[in-house]
Amino acid sequence: MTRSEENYIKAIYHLSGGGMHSVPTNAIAKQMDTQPSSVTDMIKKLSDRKYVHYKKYRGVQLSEKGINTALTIIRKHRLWEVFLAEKLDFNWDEVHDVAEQLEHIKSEKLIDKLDEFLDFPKYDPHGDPIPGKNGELAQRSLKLLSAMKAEEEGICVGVKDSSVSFLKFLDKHNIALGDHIKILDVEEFDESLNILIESKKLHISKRIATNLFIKPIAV
Amino acid sequence: MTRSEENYIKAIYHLSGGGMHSVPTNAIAKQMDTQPSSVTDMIKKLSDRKYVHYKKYRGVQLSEKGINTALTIIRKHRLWEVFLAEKLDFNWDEVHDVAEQLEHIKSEKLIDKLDEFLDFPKYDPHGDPIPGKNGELAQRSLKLLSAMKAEEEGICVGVKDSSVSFLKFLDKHNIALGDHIKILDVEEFDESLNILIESKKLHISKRIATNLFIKPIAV
DNA sequence: TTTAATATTTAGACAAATCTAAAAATTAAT
DNA sequence: ATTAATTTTTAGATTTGTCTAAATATTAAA
Repeated sequence: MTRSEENYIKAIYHLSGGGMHSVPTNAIAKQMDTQPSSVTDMIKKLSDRKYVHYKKYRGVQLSEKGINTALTIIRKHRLWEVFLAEKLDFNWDEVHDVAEQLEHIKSEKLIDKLDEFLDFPKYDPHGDPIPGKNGELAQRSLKLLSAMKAEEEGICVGVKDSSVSFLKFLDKHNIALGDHIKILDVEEFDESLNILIESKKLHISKRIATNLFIKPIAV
Repeated sequence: MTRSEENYIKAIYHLSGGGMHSVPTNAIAKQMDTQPSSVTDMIKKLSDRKYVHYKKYRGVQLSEKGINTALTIIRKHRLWEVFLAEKLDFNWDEVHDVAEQLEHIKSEKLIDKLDEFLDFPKYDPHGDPIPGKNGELAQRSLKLLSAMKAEEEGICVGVKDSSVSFLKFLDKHNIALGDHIKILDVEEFDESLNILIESKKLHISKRIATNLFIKPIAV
């Protein structure tokens, strides 16, 4: 597998909801910031090599083999993210770009040892589940912060919008993965929230709340 | 810098004794297992970009810029080797190939953080010095084991021959970096050695002894 | 110092991954 | 059901890094 092939597989995986449905050529081009014609070329190659099912003009869908390939790349990506955040003190918004490179390193032993070194983490720093060695994905039983009601509590475990600007915003306001959150009340007219985050009061817009995943704690 | 350019720079650095003297095209081709014509092509490019000084038919020499580039690549390579050996329990003979990939990851922050995480090591698992952030190289005041006399003692800090087969041999006989070594006596007729390694007796051929670097301890 | 052997470069080709522009197919709109 | 708009594919070109085969320069040998 070349680096480019891996990137296409990964993009298709994400765009297809984990390989569930098929994906149009243009969507891939937009996601990868490349030309549709380039996508067509690569799709043909991936199809020849049985990573995807492809019928001209009908979009492309990952095969079993393609899904497994995607999962090992994502496993690598997310394990490296944990390493960067946890061992090297990278911020949320800094891990992605470097992990994007590290995910292409080829060594099964490396990734297994890294997994062990990190103590077999189940989630990456954005709260996304890390596929296991055999592709099994932990399910998240999460709520969006915006879906919670006054008095409820939980742990901040992930973001929906993982854009750099959003992650920077969180860093700035000292909202971090693992933080304890308690909803004080919800403003009726704009659905903004007053919360306690690590026992500190904070006012949060609806916009922000719809992008933070919380693992609820029974109170 | 592309990956390929980096590999050429590194090869030239090693073949030229750290950029001291100039290197013939064929030597590079042999080292990199490629064709001389490919080397010529790449040399021209590196010359255009001021990494090397080049006169047709006269070989190639690293420029100041080239040497600095080589040192940062080697710094990355050796830091990753320390990480693999020390944190992920890789053996001596396994670190090289993976480090060969990791050395091309582009992130200054990553390598500085890694350096810190590893507690600023001065030598890699083969005993080779790790260039500092500004390219300074620690000097080794080392002897070959074969150059030592009866009763002398030291710490095993490196190998001269870093072929996989030699490293495997060392692993098999439980000779590791950091091991304490004491020379008991030297056989006159074949220059083989009887040594204590971590207080365990071992008989070693001259061939082996000429490939192990020892940091002598005053007795 | 001329010739033979070796080292190096040039010229031309190729595969991978991309691009632009034009053609063809599909979908949406009237 | 045509037509218009959009999506997708084809055709042909480009860049990077490589190769083979032939030409040229350098070095070693007679």
